Amino acid sequence: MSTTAPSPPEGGPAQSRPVGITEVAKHAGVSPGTVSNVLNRPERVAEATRLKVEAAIAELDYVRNSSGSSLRSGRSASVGLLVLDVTNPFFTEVARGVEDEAAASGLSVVLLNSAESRERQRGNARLLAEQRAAGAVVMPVDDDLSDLLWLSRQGTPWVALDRGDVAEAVGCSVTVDNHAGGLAAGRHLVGLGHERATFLTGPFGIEQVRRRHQGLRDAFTEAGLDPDARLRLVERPMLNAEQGERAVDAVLAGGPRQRPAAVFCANDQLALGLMKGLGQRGLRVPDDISVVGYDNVDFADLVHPGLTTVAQPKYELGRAAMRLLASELNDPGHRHEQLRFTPELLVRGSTSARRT
Amino acid sequence: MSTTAPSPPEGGPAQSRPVGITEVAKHAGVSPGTVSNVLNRPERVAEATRLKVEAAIAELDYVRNSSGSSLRSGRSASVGLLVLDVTNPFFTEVARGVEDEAAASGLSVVLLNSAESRERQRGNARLLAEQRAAGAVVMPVDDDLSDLLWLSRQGTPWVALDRGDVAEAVGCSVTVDNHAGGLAAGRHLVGLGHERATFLTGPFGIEQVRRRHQGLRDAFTEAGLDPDARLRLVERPMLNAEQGERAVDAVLAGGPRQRPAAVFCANDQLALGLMKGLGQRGLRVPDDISVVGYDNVDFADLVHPGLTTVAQPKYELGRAAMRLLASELNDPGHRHEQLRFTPELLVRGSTSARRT
DNA sequence: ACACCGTGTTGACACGTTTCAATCCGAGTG
DNA sequence: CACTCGGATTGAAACGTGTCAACACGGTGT
Repeated sequence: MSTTAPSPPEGGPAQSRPVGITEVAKHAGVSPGTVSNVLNRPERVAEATRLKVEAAIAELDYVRNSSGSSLRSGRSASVGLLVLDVTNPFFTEVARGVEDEAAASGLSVVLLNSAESRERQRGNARLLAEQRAAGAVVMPVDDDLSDLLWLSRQGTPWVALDRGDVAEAVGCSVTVDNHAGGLAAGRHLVGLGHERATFLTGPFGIEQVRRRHQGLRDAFTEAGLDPDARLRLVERPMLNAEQGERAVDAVLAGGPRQRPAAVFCANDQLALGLMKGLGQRGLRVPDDISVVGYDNVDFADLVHPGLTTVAQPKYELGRAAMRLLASELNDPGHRHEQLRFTPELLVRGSTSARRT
Repeated sequence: MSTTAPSPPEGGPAQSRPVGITEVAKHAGVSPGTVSNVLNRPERVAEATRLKVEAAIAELDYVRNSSGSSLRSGRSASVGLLVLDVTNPFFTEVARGVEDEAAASGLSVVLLNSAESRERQRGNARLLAEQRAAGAVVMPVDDDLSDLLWLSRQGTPWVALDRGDVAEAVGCSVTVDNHAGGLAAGRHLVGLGHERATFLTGPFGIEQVRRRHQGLRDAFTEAGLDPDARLRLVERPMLNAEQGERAVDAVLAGGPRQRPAAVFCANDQLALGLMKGLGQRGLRVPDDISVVGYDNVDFADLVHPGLTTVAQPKYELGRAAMRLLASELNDPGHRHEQLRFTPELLVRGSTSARRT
């Protein structure tokens, strides 16, 4: 890394002072109020004057000052997107959905990262309140919603993403049916003849993974297999690839005879890490062990074999959340709504029938 | 996907009207100006009064209104982050760096997605101007900087990320030496005994990939190998995995005898897609073909074999850019600076010596 | 006693916009 | 022609903050 420091003379002359609505009004021979109307309710102003004003705007190169307008109106035109972890590819797809839908409503998106920390979540809530944000799409960091409820009281409504269970009583929410996902994965494995399996998970405190686990259990029960006897649980402190790789010992514990024939992972990253670890041990997927993931991240079908996984409609999740928020902001007769998507099992190469 | 619509009565009573600085002042028995000083320049106010004011703030649950302050001061406390594609994992790491550093300077980050479209870039620039953003970190969509220069003239400075070449004369920039990356990859391949190779790339209009290509060529030249005779170029319309997979025919064109022994991809996604395609053709990496990627996305070491790739310090890139911006905003004696990072080759399993 | 100093504090004003009651105007009606 | 009506426009009053010249005050040196 190196540095050079030639600083050419400033390019353009710094514009003396940005022109405001009043100046435009003067230039067009109308009152400031009319200019405001042209900007916000063009239908209420006569065509002729509208054209005059628009000409003046173009000529003076006027650009609206949103601070002024939010100050006066009490609300800004931006919404917060509070994510758990910017890095996670799951969230980036969601962000794209939120972004697109917000743009369609003329709102801009402020990205805030909780980094899985309640402290940061609190700080970000405060920030949104200070900005008088119109609303927010939030993935709550845990079950303690006090900071977010405070945000609501400050007049900034939010819709919960992926945590509908905990936020149902509060406002809108968008969730994916985690139990159904686990159930689908479990039925798939049972259908392939696997009679015992391991659930590889991150922190069990996370509600989503508990539901996926329950789904898996129910699939076994429904097939007449006792989940307590047939299922094993391996818990790791985080839901990432490194932890998946490190989990390989725990998964294989008990020697070859005890080795599970199938592993359902709470997360694609865990699954991919695990597959890497298995490969290093000389075990083959799916011949020796079947692996199922969750999320369908972009890379899930780039590994060999492709990862069988439970796909979530990430982009649609983001869109739906933002749409709900927009409705809450614009529609006076809005009623809170709980939207629930159903995930879909994608069968690829990482699962196969039990060897006979 | 299903919907339920039970809307419980509103949780908390909507606070009548947010309390302002004047109300705090009244409550503390001081003037509004003093409250403002407590908030912004605490050192200029006597300890006793400061405590009084802070008590009033706490008691009234006052939360600052940033619209008011930006209006008055002419600048807001948020910076834009204009990325090419929110989905790309490269950018998300950068975003994390920008976020962290911005938080340290008390700035909040507005995420805007150009989606590789000049139109959207223009719209986003306009948005930033309207918000009187303090500054921005920008990955320009192409060589036409007119919209961004307009933004500068509006008083919003920006630092260029990954496009220093084109923005050098304009302001600060942070880049990675793409030529050095291509050179390192090329030397690695030559060192393994490969005497011919293919460069698999996205749109050649992108400056970064041209430099990587040139680096590769120079590595061959430097080894006494004529690049024109030894290198082949396969160009695809986008830099993603799907295109990599589809490129496999073009890469293998000419039959087994013409098949390249090594492929250098402009991008990890291309590389991973290509590896998938090669696998489907029954070709083995690295035994039949060596593959090198670029970026070192998180998944690069989860495939089998691990992808040899040129790593960029993504997080640091973001931090550096934001740090430069912060300096430009705070330091009156700021001089524009061009920061250049050097990438690093990570050798994993996808490359091996030429079969003898 | 007086001028002088520095530290704290004050008040009023300006920032750019939206809103809303009031006003204006021209066309239609009796 | 007088009158009404409705659409188009106006003008002034906020919104909450930062700034800055002015001021109060207790202490110091002459």
